[in-house]
Amino acid sequence: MARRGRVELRRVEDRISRQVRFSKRRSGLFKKAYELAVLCDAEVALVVFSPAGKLYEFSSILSLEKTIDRYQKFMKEERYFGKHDDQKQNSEQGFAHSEGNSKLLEIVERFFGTDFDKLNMDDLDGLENDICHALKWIRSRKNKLMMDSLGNLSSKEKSLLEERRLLQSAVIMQERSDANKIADNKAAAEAAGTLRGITEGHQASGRCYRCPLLFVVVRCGVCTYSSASGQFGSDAT
Amino acid sequence: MARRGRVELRRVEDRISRQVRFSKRRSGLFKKAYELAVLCDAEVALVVFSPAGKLYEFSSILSLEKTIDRYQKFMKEERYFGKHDDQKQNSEQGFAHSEGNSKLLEIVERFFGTDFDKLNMDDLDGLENDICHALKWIRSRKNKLMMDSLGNLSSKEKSLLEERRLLQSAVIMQERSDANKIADNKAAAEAAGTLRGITEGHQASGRCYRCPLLFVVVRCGVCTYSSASGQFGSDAT
DNA sequence: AACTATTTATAAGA
DNA sequence: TTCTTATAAATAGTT
Repeated sequence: MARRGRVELRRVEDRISRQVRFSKRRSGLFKKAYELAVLCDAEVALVVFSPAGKLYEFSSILSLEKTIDRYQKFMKEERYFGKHDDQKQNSEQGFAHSEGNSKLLEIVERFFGTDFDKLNMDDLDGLENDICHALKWIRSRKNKLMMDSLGNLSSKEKSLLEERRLLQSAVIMQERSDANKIADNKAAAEAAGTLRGITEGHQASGRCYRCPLLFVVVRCGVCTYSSASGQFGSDAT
Repeated sequence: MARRGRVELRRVEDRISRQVRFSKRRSGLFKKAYELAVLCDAEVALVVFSPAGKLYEFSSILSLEKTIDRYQKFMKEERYFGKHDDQKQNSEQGFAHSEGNSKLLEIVERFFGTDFDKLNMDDLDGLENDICHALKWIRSRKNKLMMDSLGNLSSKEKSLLEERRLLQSAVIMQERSDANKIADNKAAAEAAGTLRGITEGHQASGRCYRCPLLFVVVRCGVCTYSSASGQFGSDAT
């Protein structure tokens, strides 16, 4: 007939339960917003989209748009004067972006609702898999964006010229490596067989611990090249 | 020492008391907003101006502006099509990520509050960086777990051996297999040093696109071995 | 900022 | 959805 413990701060998985909670907590939140506005004479604007995409809004003044305008004007000035209230951003937004640490780790940590230290092997395997997928996706997406940017260079402003130059050199390098890739493919097959031409900083070998095959890995210490996908990547094994 | 009655819903006249209340209730409101977003998977944007004109904001996604945009788009459509058409919203939001995509992409997408397709180069660069960090972290964590369970296994093995000795059973076989293990290790080390015996399924080569060095990668299609770390990993570049 | 007597919010069940 | 109720959470007034 009542709750049995403190509420865990993570996404409610059951759809019905989530809907009910949303309904209850939404009304609670709106009530609190109203009270803050009345008691403390504050200007409050609150916009909530339900997971189903339904809009709920609250404004302590006649028009929510007015508060939005005020907000945007405020932000523009803040940018102009270079003001930054870090305390506000970090502690109240709840999504602290500590420079040194990875945002992603925080996000996923919140998703799992626990410290990374407590994840088990299965969690980690799944995560590694997801992350590899994401990395592939991001890199192909970056590549497409680079190409698109090249296509639009003629219409870009002076301030983008430097960026254009960088993109062009990046693309040239990419094309060169693509050409090399094709040219090297045959040689590669041979090299794989004979392992000739290994330069300093490119070596390693061992025995596969999952299958009975011998194998050899030689890498440059900076990059990894996968023959299966034909793509380069940063060396992050 | 405590409140003596229910709170009257009207402006607090005392300036100091009002400031204190504002501070307390504001943090309470922001906490509730955050909880609603996390628990119920809602998109929440909250803007508060204190009576002194100071801005406080909360957004469940990266940019509050994104939620404002969504709000304004919603209002524009509402003016055209009438109020609160749930079906319209569903198709608009369209959780486009079907089975093929990873959980991670959905998480980060929710965090950014937009489709990946709309992320710009900076977003993608940051994300790639984060993801590389995360990958490194996950792999070192996996390695530690493996080492730990190895340690566990070996201590279990020890106690089993002790039991066997007490039972006066096949100690000799165990010792022989231990001896074999050691012998295999030496053989493997030799093979690694000479790079002999590459079998089918272990090949690839190319040129580093970031540095002028030649490099060769040979892998078994199942595993990756890094000479730098001396560690095995799954083959997922 | 910390404390605590109370009020208020709300999770789960009906 | 709405009501009930046990319990968690927020907070007004105080130190």
